[in-house]
Amino acid sequence: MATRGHWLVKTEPGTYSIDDLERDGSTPWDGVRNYQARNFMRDGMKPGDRVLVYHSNAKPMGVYGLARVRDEAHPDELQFDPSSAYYDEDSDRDDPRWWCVDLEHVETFESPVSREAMKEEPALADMKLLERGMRLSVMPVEPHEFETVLRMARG
DNA sequence: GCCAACGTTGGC
DNA sequence: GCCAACGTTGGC
Repeated sequence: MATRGHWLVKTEPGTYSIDDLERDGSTPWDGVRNYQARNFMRDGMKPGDRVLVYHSNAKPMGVYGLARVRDEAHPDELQFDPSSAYYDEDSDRDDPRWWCVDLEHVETFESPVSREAMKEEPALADMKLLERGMRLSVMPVEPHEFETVLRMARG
């Protein structure tokens, strides 16, 4: 049995928040238009993998909850929708450029684990999310970092 | 509001 | 193929 992956996704709560995910139950994590992030979703994420949900441009910034990967990656439908901001006229139905997974809500934390608190936590000193200039919106998380964030969320 | 860090685009 | 210009992300 392969070890499950651990991930983090960023979202701007004004666009789509953990509360939206809780309301929806699950959602395609679409609109991601970065090849590295796409590759993590398409090639890295497996059903059952757990995902930290991070709010950027929020007060406070931080991890607000937990989700789970529901399926293997599938083509992001928005790339075929001319009315979408994520429409990609160069993408071909037979060879789609953009892929996403569906994420399922697991838990909304009672109080978020703030970026500030994470930066003060020695166990998270090497966490990619906290690196300066890190813009990637889908990234792997080390298992011990993942568990540290969960422990912080649960006090 | 500012700006550093990147990714993408397009001229050459 | 190089690289300058531009646009976006996202922390501060």
